[in-house]
Amino acid sequence: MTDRGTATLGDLLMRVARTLRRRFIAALAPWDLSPHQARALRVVCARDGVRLSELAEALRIAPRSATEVADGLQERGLVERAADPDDRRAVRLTPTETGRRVQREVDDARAADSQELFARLSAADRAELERILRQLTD
Amino acid sequence: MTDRGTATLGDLLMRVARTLRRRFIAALAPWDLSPHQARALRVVCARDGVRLSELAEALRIAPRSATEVADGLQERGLVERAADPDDRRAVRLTPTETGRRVQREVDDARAADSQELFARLSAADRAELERILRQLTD
DNA sequence: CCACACCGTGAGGTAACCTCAGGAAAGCAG
DNA sequence: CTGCTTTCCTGAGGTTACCTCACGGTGTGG
Repeated sequence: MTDRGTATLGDLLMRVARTLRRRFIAALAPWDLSPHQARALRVVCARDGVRLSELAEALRIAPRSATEVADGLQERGLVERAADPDDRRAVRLTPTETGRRVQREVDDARAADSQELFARLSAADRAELERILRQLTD
Repeated sequence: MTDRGTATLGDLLMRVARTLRRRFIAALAPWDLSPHQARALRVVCARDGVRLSELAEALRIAPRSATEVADGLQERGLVERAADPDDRRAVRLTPTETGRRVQREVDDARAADSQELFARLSAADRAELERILRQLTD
């Protein structure tokens, strides 16, 4: 029998991630945003004036898909498209006032929810978890 | 400013999960299986003769969706549908010979891949991670 | 100045979910 | 036994979040 130890570790992690994702979706419901839109909004707020291609890269999706995410956010009045004067091929995204506010609210709601889930861990375990997970991200 | 500590913890976890998922998909490519199909196959092999409704519950998807997963596995000749003699409404799933073999191979490939990712952690950290994650699953 | 690469997007496709409706079977009350 | 209700699976049809391919507008190196 092969060692299943690490496979189980992966399973465990995926399982927790799944829970997290579900909770995230629920927490996001009041704003009618998908997790991906929330992530995108966050990127746009963080890097004001991102190109669509940069957004795609940040979200690790195909450029074409970034167009759709941007469409969604624009429809909801959270971001605006603007032509880049220096490169007229490019489209730059900036958050609207509403966009910034929503981003803040979502961030808070998310933090609260996340806190609720991770609350069952001791402070020491939380720190430990963070330290370990950080080793797994490049 | 609100406490973003736990939100970041969630982010971190999701990020690692994403990496894991990508690697999983890549590792599964030789068998032309999606992660979900692999999971389903595993369930069918573990609990021989599961009902579709039980499979749905195990995968945490709607019963209707279990039908589709079963379709996919059956098309590939990995599982078989059989009528339950005791309850003729029910459909029971059993793995074929190929199904069992593929399940074993996939499991091995997955363990190898998972091991590769988690190899950068010390044995102590792996144990620690498992202990902590286990607290987060009910 | 021109071939070539890059930018965003229309068109069209896929996978994995969902809800709703319905037939067949089981369980139960009277 | 006769209905009523529930459970099991699945057909039909929708949504979401991705994808590739092709294209027209734009910058750039030789």
